Amino acid sequence: MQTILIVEDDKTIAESICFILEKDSFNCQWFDNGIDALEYHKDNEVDLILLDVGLPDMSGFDLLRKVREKSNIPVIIISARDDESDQVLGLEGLGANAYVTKPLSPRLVVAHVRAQLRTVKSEVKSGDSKFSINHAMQRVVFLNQELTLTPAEYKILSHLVKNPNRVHSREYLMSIIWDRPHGSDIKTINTHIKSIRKRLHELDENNEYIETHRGIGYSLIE
Amino acid sequence: MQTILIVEDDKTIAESICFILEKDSFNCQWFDNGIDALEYHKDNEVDLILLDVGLPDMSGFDLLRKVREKSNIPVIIISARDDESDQVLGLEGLGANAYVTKPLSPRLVVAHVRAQLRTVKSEVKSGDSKFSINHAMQRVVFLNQELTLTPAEYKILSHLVKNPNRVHSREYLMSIIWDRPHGSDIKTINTHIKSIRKRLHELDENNEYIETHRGIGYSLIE
DNA sequence: AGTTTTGATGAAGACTTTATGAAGATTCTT
DNA sequence: AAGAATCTTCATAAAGTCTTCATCAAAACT
Repeated sequence: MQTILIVEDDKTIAESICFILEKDSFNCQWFDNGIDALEYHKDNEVDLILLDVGLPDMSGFDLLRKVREKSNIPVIIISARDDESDQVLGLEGLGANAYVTKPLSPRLVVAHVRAQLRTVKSEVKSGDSKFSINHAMQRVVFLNQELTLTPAEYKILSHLVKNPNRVHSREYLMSIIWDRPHGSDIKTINTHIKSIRKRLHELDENNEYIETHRGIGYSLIE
Repeated sequence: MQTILIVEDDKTIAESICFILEKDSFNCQWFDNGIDALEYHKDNEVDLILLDVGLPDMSGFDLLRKVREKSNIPVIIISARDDESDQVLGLEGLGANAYVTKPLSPRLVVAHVRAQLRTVKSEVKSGDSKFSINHAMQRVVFLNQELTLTPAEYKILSHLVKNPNRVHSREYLMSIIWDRPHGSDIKTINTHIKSIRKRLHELDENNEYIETHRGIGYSLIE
């Protein structure tokens, strides 16, 4: 059964959405704040997040940013505001998958949920990779062994593992390490890559999984 | 390069969306009616459809239904009506992937397009040409093999591939290599072309894809 | 045909980008 | 506050790339 995490401070809305979702045989986890939701997401398997961006404790965008640090699951933003720049930020900047504005009916929300899950299901699964991610432990598993990584290394490598076979610019990889703009030297990334490569070499002498793309950045080859 | 099919009878809207999409290096095909769009989709590789449901000849929903008979590509519905039951029908009943309502800015549309395509694998093969561009890896694919190119070579060859069968002056090709004016010898381009040809010859001994146009520049023959 | 112009080629050197190791700065823990 | 771990910066080495140059080949022109 698929689990939907719903983050919504309006109890009435949350309950009616959950009601419909559960009738549709989804498992529905409701949280009225971002902190608890984030906690739950860390330790449990979640298939989709329904996220109200008008939360009291923590802006929904911040939550989304935190979630995106380690996961690519579909996120649907629910917003009371029809503000376009918010939509662009959510979709483009933070990687939400859809954006719906209130007022909305539970039925419509469920339609969006199913639409999103449909695309994810049709996505090609990369099964034979030598890498996998141990989400709960914040570790990357390489050749069935858990790599011990520093936080920055984990953020970079897990992102590369989740998006293999494509080049990621140094700028982008930097943005993954920090939540907010940080005036550091872009070459810092070289050093992180160096130490990641070193750790991989400890487990597999002759590997060259991380490829350098001169003038651009790095990619992970499967 | 990914192709976006846009079905929209308002020329102004269509043009501004295409403009932004093409700047984002998407290939954009615009049709002002469903019949032609369907025809194009039948015979060509399309990566995403932007569909206005207020078309004159044929309801957008009908078009979507026809497309869904044989394809699962992402479809984003654009609608003037904020009618919820339409949304549910589009998303749930017919399998659209997202639903945006007018008024909308091109920028927002592009954000939705990218959000949808993010989940889909980026590599696209163009049917009849021996070349295609792997944008994610900054590589040109030639006869199903990825060419390893230097940055300058990639810039030149990918431009030639995107605009085949036309002559590109040396001056123009130079301007592609550098962001800003650069006082280099125009003959430098000859050397780059030479090394590109050499790489192509490694994969296909008797090819002459890049043609010299004396006194002007070069072109790529399909 | 001979001359001139333009492009091809291979190789050398200048230049740019990345790798590396180590030191200093910062953050986190205890 | 001390110690450990981590992150960033720096200097230098190494690798890769770009441009130029000299020479040869091909095409155009007289």
